[in-house]
Amino acid sequence: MGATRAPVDKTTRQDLILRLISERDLGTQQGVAEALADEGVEVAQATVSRDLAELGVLKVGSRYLALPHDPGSAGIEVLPSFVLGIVQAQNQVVIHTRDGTAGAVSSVLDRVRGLRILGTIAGQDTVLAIAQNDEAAEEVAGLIADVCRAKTRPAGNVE
Amino acid sequence: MGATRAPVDKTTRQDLILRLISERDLGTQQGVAEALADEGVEVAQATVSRDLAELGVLKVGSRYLALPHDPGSAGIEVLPSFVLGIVQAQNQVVIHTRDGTAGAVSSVLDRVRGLRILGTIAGQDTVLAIAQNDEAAEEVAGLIADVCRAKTRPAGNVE
DNA sequence: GATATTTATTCAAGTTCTTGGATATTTCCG
DNA sequence: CGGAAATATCCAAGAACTTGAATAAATATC
Repeated sequence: MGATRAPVDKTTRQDLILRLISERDLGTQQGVAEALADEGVEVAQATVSRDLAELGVLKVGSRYLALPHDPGSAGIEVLPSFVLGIVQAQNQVVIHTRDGTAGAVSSVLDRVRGLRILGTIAGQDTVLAIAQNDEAAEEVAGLIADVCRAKTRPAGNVE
Repeated sequence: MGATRAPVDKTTRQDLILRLISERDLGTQQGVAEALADEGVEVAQATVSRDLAELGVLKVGSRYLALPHDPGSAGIEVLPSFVLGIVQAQNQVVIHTRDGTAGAVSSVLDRVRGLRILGTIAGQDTVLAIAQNDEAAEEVAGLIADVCRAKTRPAGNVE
């Protein structure tokens, strides 16, 4: 009877957080906590803070961005130092990078969750990202610009 | 003071176990415990038992075999049902498999630790494994044969 | 620069994890 | 079949982890 409230362990909750922040447009830990509550998982803001830190989620402008944790690859934090310019045309985004870094940049883009990117192609100093549609491309371009402008402030210190 | 005995957490110890059983030729949990002790890590046999189970280490004949835990891929337990024949020539091993399963078999071989395999090539029903040298090839061939003969008894039940 | 908002940290309690010793169970071999 | 060897499991104690409430610190806004 009543609501079904499974205990939900930490890992499950963190996976859910990743999904939520890529689906909805969440910008505060309180908002994340509420979104979790919608899904039947109730936690305090303190817990969300720790979760975001552990997940390596970034906050760009007023939006959380999840980059799957992959210690072996470059993270989104390299973008500011690699990206030289961004141009959007229809559903495409052309990113000019420092020579030799296009591959790393495209790899990062491929791995950011929640971006509707169909695929990327990297040359030596240029990345072409094909988005789902014009709007998605706009979002991608704006996002990269934001990341490069804002000094990519991490959402957590982690231990 | 005296010997430097870092506490060593479970993960570190298990990584060490994987390394030890692929380097040395260990066949009993007591032996593993002693090898660990050599490296300055002292644990009881009970702990080794649990570690091997968690790591998914197999015992083939009188030797432990480590297959990196990868829930997304086939495990060594598929070999008996896929492998039809094994032939060794010099530093090469040719494995005949059921049609369509050569890729899975080669993937498994690529992931078994401690085998001195330089690389594998898979067709539709044939895998060619190139070993470091003749002796290594012999070992590989013998191992596969063992795995297929012995009904691949897992070294642990896990939780 | 003062206040409001957002995020991080401290503290304490409850829970889970980890591990060795002892012992049961299984496997091996003659 | 009957030990002996090897492995798994039970139990208890201690360590480590998880989390919310409270609060501090940082950031944003006017």
